[in-house]
Amino acid sequence: MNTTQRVSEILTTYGIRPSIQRVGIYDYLLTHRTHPTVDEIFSHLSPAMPTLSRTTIYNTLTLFASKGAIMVLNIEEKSQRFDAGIKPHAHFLCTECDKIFDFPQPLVQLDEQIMRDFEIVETQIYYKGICKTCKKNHL
Amino acid sequence: MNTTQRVSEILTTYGIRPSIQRVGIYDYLLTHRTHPTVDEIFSHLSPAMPTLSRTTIYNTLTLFASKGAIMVLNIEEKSQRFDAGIKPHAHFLCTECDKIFDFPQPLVQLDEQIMRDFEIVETQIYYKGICKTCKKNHL
DNA sequence: GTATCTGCAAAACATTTGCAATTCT
DNA sequence: AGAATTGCAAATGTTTTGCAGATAC
Repeated sequence: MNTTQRVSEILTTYGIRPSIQRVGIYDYLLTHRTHPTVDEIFSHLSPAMPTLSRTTIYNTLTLFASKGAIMVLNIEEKSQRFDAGIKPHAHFLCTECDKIFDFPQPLVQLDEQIMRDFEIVETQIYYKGICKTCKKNHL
Repeated sequence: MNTTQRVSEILTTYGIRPSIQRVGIYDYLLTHRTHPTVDEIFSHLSPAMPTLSRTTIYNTLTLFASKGAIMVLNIEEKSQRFDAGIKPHAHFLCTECDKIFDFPQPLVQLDEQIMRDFEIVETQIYYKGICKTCKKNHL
């Protein structure tokens, strides 16, 4: 089974019809786990799909998110980032080199009363600081 | 001691010179714990300070954040929100009414090795879901 | 009097919207 | 054909920038 077929099946699982663009975008997210911005996705896919537009990428990502196929990250002020997540994980943003790292999702225990009052759909944990490499370069 | 003096002292503690605008903005953040956007701050302070500009609010908030006097929230996609935080706390965004609630900061325990490799300056925890009031209105 | 701070106007971006053309079934 | 999807061009909204005038030390 080739890549396109495999990605198509995943999208179908989420109730998303697999168009060429959707498969391309989802495949990109799966193979480039760099939490790309819309622009990065556009720049990488554009050469192979010359007619692809930013609008379609926005449409597609909004659709993916609404179906739960991807996670939208707001760790960075300027623009949203996207993650075709397997299992939930936390994110670390290095304020020096702007790279985003995946961290294991720590267990967070909420108050019983809050759990009763609020229906929690999603939990995002963002760390900010200096990454290993940038720490070294400071020395 | 009046409010202006008290706020001025706090700003001085952070190494920020207390101008009229800065004191006004910081005081607003302290007394309105609504995680306001730049626009909300502007709308509320503008009548009392007619010459105040959005640019100054941006400048000021950037300065505050760099000195650690406030926290920048990116829980909402559209615009940044600000918090003159006393102690660290988590945030809950109701996707129904768009209100933001303060939650107690749960203890998150990170892997020893990660703690050694990364210098973590800030931890933000965002919950999204349906708040108490909106849950009731669904029934 | 020099450095800092403010604020206008314009620019820069990211994202959304309206709509016509295209594609799929 | 009819519904869903794509993508151009224009609009919107937030944040940034350049710079001149005002303020503080």
